[in-house]
Amino acid sequence: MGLTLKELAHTLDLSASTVSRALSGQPGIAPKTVERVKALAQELGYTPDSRARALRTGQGEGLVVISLFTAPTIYAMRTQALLVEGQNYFGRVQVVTLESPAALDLAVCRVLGQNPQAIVINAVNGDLSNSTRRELRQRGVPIVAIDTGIPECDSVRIDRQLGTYQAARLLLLSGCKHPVFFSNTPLDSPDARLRGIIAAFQSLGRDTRDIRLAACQASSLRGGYEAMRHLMTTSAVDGAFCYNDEMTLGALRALAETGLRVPDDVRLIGFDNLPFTEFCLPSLTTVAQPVEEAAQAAVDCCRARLENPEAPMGTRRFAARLLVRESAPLETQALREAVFHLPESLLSD
Amino acid sequence: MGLTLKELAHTLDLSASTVSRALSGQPGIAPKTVERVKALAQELGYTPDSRARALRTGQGEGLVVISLFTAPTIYAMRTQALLVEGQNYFGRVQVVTLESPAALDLAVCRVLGQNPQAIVINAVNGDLSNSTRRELRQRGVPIVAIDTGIPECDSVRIDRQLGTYQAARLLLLSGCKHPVFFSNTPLDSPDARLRGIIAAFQSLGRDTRDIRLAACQASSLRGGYEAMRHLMTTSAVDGAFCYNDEMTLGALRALAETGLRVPDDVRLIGFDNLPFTEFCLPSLTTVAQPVEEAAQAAVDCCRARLENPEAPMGTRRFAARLLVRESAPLETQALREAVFHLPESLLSD
DNA sequence: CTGGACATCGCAATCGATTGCATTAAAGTA
DNA sequence: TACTTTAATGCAATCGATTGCGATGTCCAG
Repeated sequence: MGLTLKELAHTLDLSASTVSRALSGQPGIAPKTVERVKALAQELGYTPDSRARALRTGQGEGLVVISLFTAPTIYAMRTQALLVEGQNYFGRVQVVTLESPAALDLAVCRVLGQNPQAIVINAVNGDLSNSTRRELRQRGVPIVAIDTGIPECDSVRIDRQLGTYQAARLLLLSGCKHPVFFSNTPLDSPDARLRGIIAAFQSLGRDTRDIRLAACQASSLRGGYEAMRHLMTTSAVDGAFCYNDEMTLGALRALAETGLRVPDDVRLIGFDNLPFTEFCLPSLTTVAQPVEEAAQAAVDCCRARLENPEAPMGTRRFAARLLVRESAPLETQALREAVFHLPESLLSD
Repeated sequence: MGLTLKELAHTLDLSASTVSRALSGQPGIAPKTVERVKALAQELGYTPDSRARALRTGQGEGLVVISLFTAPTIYAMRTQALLVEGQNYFGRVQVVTLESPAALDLAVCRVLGQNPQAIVINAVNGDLSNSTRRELRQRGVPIVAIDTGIPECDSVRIDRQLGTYQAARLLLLSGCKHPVFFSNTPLDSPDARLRGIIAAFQSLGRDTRDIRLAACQASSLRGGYEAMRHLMTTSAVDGAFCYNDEMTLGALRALAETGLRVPDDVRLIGFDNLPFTEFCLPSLTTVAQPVEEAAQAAVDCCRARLENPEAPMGTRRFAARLLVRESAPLETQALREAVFHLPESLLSD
């Protein structure tokens, strides 16, 4: 074990209380003593035991981020942003990675035993059991879900509908006859991307039954690659919108291997604005989500609830927005205006 | 605050000690009592306070990973791998991100107050002060440096020399007259990549003064892009080896914008084997480092030192190996054999 | 009926830091 | 000089869980 306060005090021929007060800068200690204490503490490299301090003061142990750490890189990017923000505000961040969303409730339960100051759940879908919820309330631990829906929790949501709407309009207005949506989520799920696509079709008077969906095995580079290869064996493709940038790059490669050119033959749009998309060949038109802002909001949400535990649950929303690059360009100003034209209905949601 | 042991005991009309023993399965408690205790604990959702427990038992608080979370994605990938491995063995992982290597000593010092079971330093170059070292010894906290050199510490090293040697040979044997090494590290630093390149030049009887270096502003996509653009204004390029894959993709784009083809006009090799490299156009020949293995080794290194604190400091090495893809292909079997020919001198280091 | 063996359980100290209150010493005032 | 005020420090309780040891009760054998 390390040096304890008592030992330090004994060496100085003082009591532990005096040393404690001297180190924490409390008034009522002789300046000379404070100096003497600080000097020896520095020299001996005394570091207070945070467990004991936390136990006594009742303060928690910082922020815990529970995250799904699988393929989509954007999850990791959000976790990283949460790490930075969380360190700023809570000083200390623990990351818990889950293999499967099913483990969420158990993980929260275990984490609660560590008396964290707050919990942020990143991209893990799932619900919490009643006993876990009760314990959260009892301990007054705020829990914020970022980019995922957990009932009865504060949440930070990234609104994908508008960005997707614009992306789909871009494809349609560029002349794509059969834009395809690549996804590995169940197609009957209330996916915001899908809603955006539907809205885009409707806004242009197109039959929504023309929306074509390509199911991917995984939301990864390979998943996109293989889905596109498979799709090309069955039908002609002139435009595609993918669930994320990894799949988009995979699809891009599949197209190139078949000799199809992007954007001349096929327009391609991704999602997430991962760093590599700007330097791909061609660079990827994609829908950017504000990662840092969302992380800041999540941490701020924790702070707000700690200050006012009784406030009603809230949701902070951030819009993902279309970033036009080479893989699906905007050739004319007229086209640009048409793509970014916003219907009232979408603005309210 | 949550439910405490004492409260639970009072509800059961028992003493805290009995409840504690019942829950931890110690002998000497009536089976009926154990059952009653466990039932109520379950129902009320009792979770022991890990701070108090850790304080009493003297056990630490899991693993702390200190990492530089800046541009190169490979850092984040290693952190992720450490997270998974650390959770497996220590149950609990805290991540501390540093803005600058200069903050390392202070960060370790702060972390020590949390009595962690072990510390892993990921990719942060720097040294520790004597007082910090003393405290590490006093507390018996193992500290392992992964992919970075900290004097007098266990370490896990990724040997880049062999992979780089092979990469440079591939460029030279493919007929590159002026291979360029893109890097943003000081050129006089004892960089393993540079040593590998020098060895490759020597192995083929080439004058090492022909080694050309391109200094990059940053080891990022844009850094590589701009360095390549700048290089092309001053001289002809027919082959390049970049410090990491991000820079390589940036350089690739710069080449393409100028109309140069890869690999026909320019051979390009990256480093890290980031996921996107496999699906780029062309896919990137790169040097892959074993991320998961290194993370496993780091955690195992902590375990070993906890078991045997007196063992001499050790270094576990993992070799990065060349992965040939399209951006610098191996056209013939003879070429393949020549590239992968290993000199004795390199095998020993 | 009594003593011992054994099964159960509670008391109290402990981990290390913090903090309200009491205590002592020093300084100031009449 | 005596008494009050103020500054500086120490004592002891506390946070919540754990654990050695002692206390109580039960049961069976002698």
